[in-house]
Amino acid sequence: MESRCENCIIRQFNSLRAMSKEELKQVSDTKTTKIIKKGESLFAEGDKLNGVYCVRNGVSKLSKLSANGKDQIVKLASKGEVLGQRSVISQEITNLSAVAVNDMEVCFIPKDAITNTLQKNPNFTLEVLRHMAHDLKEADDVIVNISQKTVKQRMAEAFLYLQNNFGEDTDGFLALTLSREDISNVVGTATESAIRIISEFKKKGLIHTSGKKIGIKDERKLLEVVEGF
Amino acid sequence: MESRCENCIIRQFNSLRAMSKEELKQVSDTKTTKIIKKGESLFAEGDKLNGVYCVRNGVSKLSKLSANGKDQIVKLASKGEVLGQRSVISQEITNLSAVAVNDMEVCFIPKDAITNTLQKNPNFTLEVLRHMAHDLKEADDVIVNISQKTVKQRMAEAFLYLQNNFGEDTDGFLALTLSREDISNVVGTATESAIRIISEFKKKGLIHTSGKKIGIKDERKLLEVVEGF
DNA sequence: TCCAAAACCTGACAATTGTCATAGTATCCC
DNA sequence: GGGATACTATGACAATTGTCAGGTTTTGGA
Repeated sequence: MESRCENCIIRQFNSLRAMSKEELKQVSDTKTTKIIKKGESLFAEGDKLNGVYCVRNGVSKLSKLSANGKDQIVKLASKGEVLGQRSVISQEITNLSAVAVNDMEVCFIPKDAITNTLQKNPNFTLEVLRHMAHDLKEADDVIVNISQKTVKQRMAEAFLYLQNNFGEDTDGFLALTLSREDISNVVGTATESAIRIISEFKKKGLIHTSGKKIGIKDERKLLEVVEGF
Repeated sequence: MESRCENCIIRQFNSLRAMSKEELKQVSDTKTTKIIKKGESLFAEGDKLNGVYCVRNGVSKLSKLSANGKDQIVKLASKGEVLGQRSVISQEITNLSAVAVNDMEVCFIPKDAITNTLQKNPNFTLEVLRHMAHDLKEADDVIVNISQKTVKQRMAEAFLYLQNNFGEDTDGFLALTLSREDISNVVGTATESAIRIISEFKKKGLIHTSGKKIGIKDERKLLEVVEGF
């Protein structure tokens, strides 16, 4: 296992690449690597985070519990993403919980190394800022999608999103397999509705399934559904 | 009119307070003050922004057009808020449009003064980052609200939000008067639905109205509606 | 391997919400 | 001041979506 951040390829994908050699060395000296099994949680809503998590492998769902007891998945984070930044930056408890969707390998970086660099290295801070600006833009898009599109449109969009961001396996199924419940929590609908729409899409030849695996069969038609046809 | 940023009180409310005397001076030398009338726009979705807008007076709605032609209002920005930061930071076209809800006075700050400071003054960058972290957290809350609460709950929440953030006038009406359409675009519903719920709330004694003005009559009951009773 | 638990699926129904149509009311501009 | 225009309001209806209730299949652990 690569154990020094200086040599870690993952770093190229996130804001840590803007750190200097010295700073990276400090991070590497204080970080610890953890294995998180599918279903286990990295942190829960309301936790005070003492550092950030850098995802080396696997996928985590970031979700927020609503008053009626349903989770809303706000983001799916995979290789290269850094979790918990916001909480560390604003020094507040976290408003999201992070649970592993499949087995994960993450590095925990204590916050001191991060906050020190934030105060001293404008390049790093700016890099983090750019990432957050991007996240915020995406969040705006999600808001518009959820409020203006039908469940069917959002379901179609979700499948295309999963394809674009996580790819397909060799059998043509989406590489990231989510439970029906997780899918419904991404889309923001009842599990039964999600299942019903999956059945409908299957009947219409837009997708195919095998167990909980889902594959995209007709991307063009799926796009048409997103557009409202 | 206060014309030097160094003396501007508004600055205390936003990230500009982290600028040095020198940097502020540069900002002040390049900025221009504009009057934007109700209904006029600061910028539109897709515009390339050459600077940011600092709100001195009035309120602007930040919205995004959806495929079906409806606007979704993502944020209401008032005194002290800086608009267009995200676009300038990520050097992308803006994903939102900004329209004045009432008469506004804003300062336009060309981006050079901002980007220079971002690269040199970590305190400023960190301050901007903190603001953005906060916005992102709020956006997450909006996502959960929209997807998990009923329109009625969100309407009640919207009124309480308007009360908390913009206050009431001397007659007990919400200080920020929005059209029914704007309200529906904040909540993410059809205008008719919004109007119907306003009528219902009025009938039940939760609010009172006069023309397009709305006042909160029974905050406790309104809160109960939000909670789902 | 087998059993229990969890996940998936479907039907029936009700509640919520959007759409269309229509009418009253306020507002703005000439 | 008056007329056009935008905004507010309400009814009727249909579409969407959630809920409950029941089955079936899959999965994971003893």
